[in-house]
Amino acid sequence: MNNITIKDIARKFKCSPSTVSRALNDHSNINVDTRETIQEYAQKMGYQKNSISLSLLNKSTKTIGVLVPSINHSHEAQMIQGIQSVFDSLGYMLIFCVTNELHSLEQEHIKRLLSNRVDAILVSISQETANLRDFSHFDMVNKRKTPLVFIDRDIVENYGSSVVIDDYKGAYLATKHLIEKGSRRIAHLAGPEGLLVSKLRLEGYLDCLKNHEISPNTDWIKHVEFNIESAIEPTKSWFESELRPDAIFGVNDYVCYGAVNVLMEMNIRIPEEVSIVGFDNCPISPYFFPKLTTIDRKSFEIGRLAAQQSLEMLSKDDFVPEKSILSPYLIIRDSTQLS
Amino acid sequence: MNNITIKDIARKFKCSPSTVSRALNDHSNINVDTRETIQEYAQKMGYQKNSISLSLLNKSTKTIGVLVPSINHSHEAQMIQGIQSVFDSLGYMLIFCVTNELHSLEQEHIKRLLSNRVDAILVSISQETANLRDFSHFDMVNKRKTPLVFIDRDIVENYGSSVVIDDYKGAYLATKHLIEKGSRRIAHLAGPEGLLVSKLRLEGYLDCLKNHEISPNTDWIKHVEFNIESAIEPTKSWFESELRPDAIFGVNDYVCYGAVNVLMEMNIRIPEEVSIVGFDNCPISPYFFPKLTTIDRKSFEIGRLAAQQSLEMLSKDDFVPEKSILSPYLIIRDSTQLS
DNA sequence: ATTTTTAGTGCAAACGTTTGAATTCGTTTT
DNA sequence: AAAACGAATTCAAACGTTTGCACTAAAAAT
Repeated sequence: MNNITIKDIARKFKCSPSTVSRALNDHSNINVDTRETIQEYAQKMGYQKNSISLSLLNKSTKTIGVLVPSINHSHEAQMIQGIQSVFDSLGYMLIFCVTNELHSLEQEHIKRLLSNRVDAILVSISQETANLRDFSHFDMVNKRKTPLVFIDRDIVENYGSSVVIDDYKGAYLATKHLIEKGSRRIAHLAGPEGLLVSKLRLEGYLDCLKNHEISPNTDWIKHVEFNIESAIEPTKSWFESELRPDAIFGVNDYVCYGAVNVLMEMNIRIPEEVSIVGFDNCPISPYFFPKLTTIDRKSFEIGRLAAQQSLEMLSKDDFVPEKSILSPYLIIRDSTQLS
Repeated sequence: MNNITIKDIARKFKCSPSTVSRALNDHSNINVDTRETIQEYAQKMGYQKNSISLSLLNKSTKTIGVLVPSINHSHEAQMIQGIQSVFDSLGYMLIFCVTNELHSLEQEHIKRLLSNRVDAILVSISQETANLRDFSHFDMVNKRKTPLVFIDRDIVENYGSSVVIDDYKGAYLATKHLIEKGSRRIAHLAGPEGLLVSKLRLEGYLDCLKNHEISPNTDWIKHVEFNIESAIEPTKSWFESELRPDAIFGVNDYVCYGAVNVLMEMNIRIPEEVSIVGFDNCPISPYFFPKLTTIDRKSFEIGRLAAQQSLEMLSKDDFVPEKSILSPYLIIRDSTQLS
């Protein structure tokens, strides 16, 4: 790297680095000629200020750490866009880490982010972390007083602020819609065990059944991963048995895609024989066949709010963690209603 | 931020910072007791080395800049995973920027990345940059001798290495497959004008037609964006006119999803009346209805190779830019063949 | 008893930049 | 002519860490 520095420029003009610094930053007490000569030369030589040295000096790196379990889901992509929308214009850069749902990687990345002195950390915790309930790495973040915002997947303990969707309500809405459409044998492709998200959506589903005096069938609740493939087996087993469900509520749109594939293969009509509701409102869902009824999760909005929350924490040196819970809404499409 | 530093520890034990540094880094000439006491204390106080100061000292930040036009497409997500797979284990962090296909944002982000002294930059250029053909921001990168790798979207000029899929070949394969399946009136939902990707896929399509003595119909070539929505209108107009195409080759899977929606609405059967081939092999395509025949783009592999290429450039102080072109392959599914 | 070795530690410079305080020098005021 | 001012610049310290070299003191070799 042959980087030209302020010192180089100072040497060239036989002046002190401070003069150069002031010239480049349009400071007040600087001779106009000096300023212009230096700025011109800096421009010509492609001088770029070294933000690293500034970070050291100012104790602020203008970088934000973002930690997510994966980036395969459009919901995550949208969340990241929401985050970017806030930070981009303020000159912050995003350092981006994927944990692959692993606790060890999450720990390691938190460590690195702290070591790199990011100004704040936004994190969607990994499945493993949720299961193990080991949050020691967040202790370190707190010790550093680095603003910490949990996005999308909340944790019960109080390690920082959080911005999440109201999963319980979303699940309730979805289930209620199915009941209103006449379904009584409603199966649930539930999320991975351990995650609060899964638990809340399951509870919303169960409570809604109960409130409508439908007794849940434990056979019709299967925990799966957040992907298409893992929905295949459970769905098959449901529809190969005697008593078939007449509706499926999926923990996200992806598992519904998987379920739909099984049903299509078995020539089971949607929504005539089986209604389906997902969760997330993926960009593809309105173009899937059948167009998927789903719960909109406001992914972009979650990212945006989380970013703003972290900025607020950053501006106050004595912040109180805050929980934001967004209300989801139902989008009705062909998988529950003939158009 | 109340960060404990090496100096703080030194003060505590009435020794010099150098001793602390050596203790923490398991240096050779250090008293065992001293080392252990210091390490213990550092651990207890949650000491985290300040990577910023190290970056300044070593002129290496252990960060990599990644610049992409968007993150909505699964192909981009997979590419990023490929990049991560290489850098994660080496302790590099990814600084992540999205340009929204805008030239100005691309410039701005490149500037910031340079200012932050990233060790290398991987970039998928924005549409606007491709159209304007203004690559001055990459001049700055070259001036700094920062390794630069173009991923996924190549540019003709020689500003750095590149890792791309053989778009021409992919398009040729797709078109050939359609012809072999009996189609003669093959329409093409082409990519945005200006992008090399679009141009190459269009050429592959045209050349394949020519080689099979099919004269192309310019009405059946429409430039669209890389999303579902923009495919709707063109497809509609094709199938509302007298002479309908009997096949569609889409510039990516998304536009095919859009085309499929139009055809379904018009009750046109796939593949009996119209065959469809996409490009990208999105994770959803095997579960779409109809399961989409497509060209696999090796997104993960592209990211992985690009990362490795940048590392290689990093290790040599006098690297020669290198172009890698990966061969895509056809995946046949229901949208061109009855199962 | 003297010299040499060695283990352990400290010193100081370096990385690039900013900034309050000090300094220079020319000009204006008394 | 002396004092005061003001514009332009320089000085020096600071941010946190590493590292070659110098230094001390004790142990080992002569």
